[in-house]
Amino acid sequence: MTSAAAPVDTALQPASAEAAAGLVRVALDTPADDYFDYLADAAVMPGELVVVPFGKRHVMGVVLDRPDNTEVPADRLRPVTGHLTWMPPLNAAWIGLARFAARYYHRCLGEVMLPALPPSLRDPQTWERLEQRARTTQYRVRPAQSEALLAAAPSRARTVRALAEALIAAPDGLRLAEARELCTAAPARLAEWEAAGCIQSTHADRPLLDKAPTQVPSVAPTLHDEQRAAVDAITAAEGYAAFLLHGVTGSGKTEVYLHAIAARLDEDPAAQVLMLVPEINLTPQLQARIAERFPDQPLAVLHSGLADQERSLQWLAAHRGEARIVLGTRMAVMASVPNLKLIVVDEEHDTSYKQQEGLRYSARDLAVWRANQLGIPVVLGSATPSMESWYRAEQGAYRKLVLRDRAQADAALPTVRLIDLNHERQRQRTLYEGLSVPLLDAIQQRLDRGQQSLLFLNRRGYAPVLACDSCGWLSGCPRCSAYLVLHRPERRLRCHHCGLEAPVPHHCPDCGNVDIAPLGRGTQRIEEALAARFPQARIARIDADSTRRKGSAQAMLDEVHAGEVDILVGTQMVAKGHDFQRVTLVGIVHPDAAMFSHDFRAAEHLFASLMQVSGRAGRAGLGGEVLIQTRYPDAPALQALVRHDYDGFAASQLRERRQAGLPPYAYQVLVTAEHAQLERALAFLQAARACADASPMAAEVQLHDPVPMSMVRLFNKERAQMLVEAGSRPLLQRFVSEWVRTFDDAATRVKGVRWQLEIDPLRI
DNA sequence: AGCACGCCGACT
DNA sequence: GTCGGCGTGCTC
Repeated sequence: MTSAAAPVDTALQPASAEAAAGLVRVALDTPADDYFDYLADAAVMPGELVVVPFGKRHVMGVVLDRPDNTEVPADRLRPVTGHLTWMPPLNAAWIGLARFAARYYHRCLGEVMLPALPPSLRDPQTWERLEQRARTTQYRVRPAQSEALLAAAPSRARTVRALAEALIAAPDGLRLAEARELCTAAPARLAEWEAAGCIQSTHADRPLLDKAPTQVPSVAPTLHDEQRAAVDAITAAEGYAAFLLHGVTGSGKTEVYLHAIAARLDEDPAAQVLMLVPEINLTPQLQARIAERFPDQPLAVLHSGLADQERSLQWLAAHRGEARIVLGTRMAVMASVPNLKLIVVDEEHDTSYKQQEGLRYSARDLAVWRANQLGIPVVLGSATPSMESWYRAEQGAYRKLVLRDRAQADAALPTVRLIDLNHERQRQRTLYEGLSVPLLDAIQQRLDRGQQSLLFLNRRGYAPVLACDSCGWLSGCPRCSAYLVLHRPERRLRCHHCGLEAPVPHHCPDCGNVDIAPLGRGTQRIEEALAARFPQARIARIDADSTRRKGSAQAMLDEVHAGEVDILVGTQMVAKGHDFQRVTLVGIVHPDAAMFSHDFRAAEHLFASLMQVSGRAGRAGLGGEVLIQTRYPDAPALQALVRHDYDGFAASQLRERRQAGLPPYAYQVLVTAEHAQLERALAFLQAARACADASPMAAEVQLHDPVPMSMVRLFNKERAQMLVEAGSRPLLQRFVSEWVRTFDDAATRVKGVRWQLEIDPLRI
């Protein structure tokens, strides 16, 4: 959003107030209201982008409607000052999607719509630059108008004259960029001459997507029976249908997606499909695979890693219908895809589908709503579906498609074994830097065989905390209720929550003792330990620290694939999507932290992440083994993992959830409040709660007590939360809609508190 | 959310 | 005597 002076340029057609045939209703990015009414001429249509005066500023908005009348007094109506004319309007379905999201997440319409647009469209100052990339405009002299044109271009204005002469000399016309080179005032002059009838302009959309280099498609892998059945079911769907594709890693879910996509694209020459993936890192390889499979189908990619202009062009390609396949991260769920005929959500259980700031939407849930709205199929795929989706499938709301076998005939599921650390201790076998004898032996075995090992530890840095032996000091973050993590190679302490950095102290800041030591282990320390233990091994560490430089992640992965690495140590980053053919051992160093979490989804998330990383083992026919070190070998998630029993685990989780009245059997809204003082945040929530108690619906929802958040202090703010639950989603929605309106009262009584609503919170 | 207006403390 | 703190109120 810019606050520039009324931008009027060639890209903007000035809307004249006199021609004010009527009113437009415009959504703006403000929490003040859903829409604001303005005056505009008849050319301004619903779904178009406009610039309007708003208070002292000029802001961009989306036209929702052309109302016949308004409540706003005539003397307060102001005219639209700019209008983007060259882009097709956003269609009613897209506006409907935004309306739904706004209502469901309790935000104003413009707060949903405008952030969903790509950066260069959101800022009118970049409209012209974008137009130049997106279209060609040719200006040419109208027949028998050369004299009139020269008369309009006095010879004393040299550049203007040169422009006129160039127009006359170029029978095929002049592009805007060429015109600008001759005369900086070209846009204004050209508009003037066109209005006078001397010249005419023609516009054409420029293709936005590079044609993928035609590659020889690799042999079309034949589908096994279960894959075939899944593809057939999706292809046969008419109208809305939601599928839950449940298949272990390596069972060939991607092949199912690609075949279903191919079928959709074949049956309708204008059809578009949308495929969502959880993370940016996963797009390049999938992009390559799609480009190879569909060499003739334009593919647009949407994620936050793209530069502004590029992202806008990719978005436009989807919006214009040029892109037939749209691949992206969660933000892509809000893309305008007018001929959308199929949506795929890969790894639907992944928590990155939930936006954690701003509008806290779930891309997966919006994808399902969007499919329903458009009457098209949606495929949710996962090896470990979320309890929400699994439950819906059990209920029959989603249709379950199962892939039991691994696609590669010789790739069996890996053997999963638990290493009971209690038992190891009883046998008086001490750990070597957190690594047990059986795990070290297994690694040695792989080294002997020339195979690869992957060690998974979801904790980056060297050690999670630095401690003083004599006084008990711990390296706490001054701004957060968290410890500063030791990063030894960089010789820094870092807070993983607020980003604070500090040098490593030489002695205890409290008592001066020089014996301060790292406590616990992160990936850096494991890497170091392995290097000491296996000096001949080639070791690589892949985590957010080692891959900070652009492209370094891919470079390291390439080394692994090329067999130049013997032992790979990594965090969650290595768990997803990578098909490491030579990895035959996966070691899970320390899954136990998750066992103490108070989050009711902790077990579900642990199971999913261990299942995912386990799936990295034995993808080729070499056999695979997963070793999990634990002090809690009886934990249900670990036991289920040993048996490869997602179904049983899910059933037991759902039983517990039902008994406890938790999602998916209940619906939740979390209110969070922050203030420098915890009491203030809690007081706000108490006040909000008092408002709620007055509501006639209060009896049907359950309001929990306001409590400090589990990480109470973040970035010098104290945080508190209050959970609201109900057995029915519509009921909870209605209650919250009414309730939030009273929040302003509560907010004014407890001033300085910032609060937020989180619908369907993932972590509590 | 921005951005104004408006009324009380420490500085040229 | 002003610069500037952020409380309050409005944006079609």
